[in-house]
Amino acid sequence: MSEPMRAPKGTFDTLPPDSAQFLAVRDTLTAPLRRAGYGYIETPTFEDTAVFSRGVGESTDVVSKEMYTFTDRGGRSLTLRPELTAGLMRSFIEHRLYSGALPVKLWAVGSAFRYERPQAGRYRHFTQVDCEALGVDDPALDAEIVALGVQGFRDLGLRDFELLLTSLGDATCRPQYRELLVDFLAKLDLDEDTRRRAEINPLRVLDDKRPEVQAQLDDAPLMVDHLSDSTKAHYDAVREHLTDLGVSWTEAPRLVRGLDYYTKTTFEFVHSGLGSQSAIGGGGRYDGLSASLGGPDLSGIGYAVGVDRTLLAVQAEGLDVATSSGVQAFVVPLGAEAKRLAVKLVGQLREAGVSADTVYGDRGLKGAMKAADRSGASHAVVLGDRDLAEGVAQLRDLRSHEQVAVPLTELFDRVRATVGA
RNA sequence: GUGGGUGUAGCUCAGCUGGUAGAGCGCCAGGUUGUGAUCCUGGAUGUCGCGGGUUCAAGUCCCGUCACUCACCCCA
Repeated sequence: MSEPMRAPKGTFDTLPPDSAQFLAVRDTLTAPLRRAGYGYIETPTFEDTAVFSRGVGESTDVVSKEMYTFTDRGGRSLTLRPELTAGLMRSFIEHRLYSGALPVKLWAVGSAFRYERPQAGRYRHFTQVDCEALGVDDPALDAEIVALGVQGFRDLGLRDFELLLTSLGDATCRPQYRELLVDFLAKLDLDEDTRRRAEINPLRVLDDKRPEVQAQLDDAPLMVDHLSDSTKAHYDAVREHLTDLGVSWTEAPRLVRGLDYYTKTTFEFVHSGLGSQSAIGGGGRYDGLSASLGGPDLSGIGYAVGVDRTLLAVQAEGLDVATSSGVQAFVVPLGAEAKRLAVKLVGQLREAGVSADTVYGDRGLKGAMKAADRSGASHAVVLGDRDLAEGVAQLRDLRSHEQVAVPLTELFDRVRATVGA
């Protein structure tokens, strides 16, 4: 045997029984969106590289060093999506969805890829639930989006998460603030990397976790103190609506997101049980994204939630979110004739909507009963030669250990009635 | 990209100062040629991550390498 193949670095397989939890988390996170009238959209896993370099922003770490970019056989530069929003916006523009009623409300779920050094909660392949409301700049919509995100976490039963909220301003006030911040940072004692970051995206420096950097930032100017009248009014309105919606939050004036397109309302969901990668979701408003992708000058707001990280949060809180797995009935045949009948019975049960299974391969009665036990079935149907000779089968309750003989002619109906109820 | 930790059975791990590879769980089979959560008995699976070095002898010591993992960075 040669070297066994392994999943690529930074990726992982989700196997039963954990995969049932993954599905439950994914579906619970999307349920509020479906209930709120958002429409499902599916876009390609890869896009022209420009969708991300122009959308997410050339200066971001995501674009400058974390993308899976390749040239296809036709010489096109393509990139595996590092997030979902830019692709949805491209689709929104391409199909002129903006020419209809606004806002256009969309949700999506799927894989995203970033070439990063793996660590707890950070993988090169991950799954995001994405929710976007495009084409209308209304604080009530910001609040709706945030509340939908919160709802998904609440529905899962999560408690140890927090909503961090701030406003990043817009084109009318951020440039002036940026000047202030650049001047402030210039006076600090910073290493070369940080200094470079201060030039490319000064706001990012505020988010640095290193104590020696944070210690110098106490007096740093904050965006929320320099909002224009209109963006301040916008932010105030968002907070009013959130209060009305019963959503609580923590003001996070130094919150910065790694994607260039965010403006005004910006937020992040963090969970305390995850270690270093604590963000389970994040998002905000983006004024310039549509225009930067060649669309009309329209605003949008949305968020992305990490399904894998949320699953880790669910596990960290010890929540049991998976719906019951396994089958309802398990058929145990003894002998060739019984085997044939078992396969037929399982097929009939499944067709009738009863989940059922049987054993495959040569196994003794003991092994088959063990398999029945593990299948999660409440009842086993034992088909033996002796029974068949008498025209009956044994219907066994695996919980109470009670067993009754059932005529073969009534078997299907009896099994269906017994486990179906 | 930078730094720390760890690599022994399917899983969790033990293996003292070098001396012919272990336990528990799980899996399979038998005890019971017709009955699953218990019990008893037996069995299978390891190039001790990989390569090199030191030594009479290396899972154990040294070097390299790869993988995994955690943190910085970044973010879902």
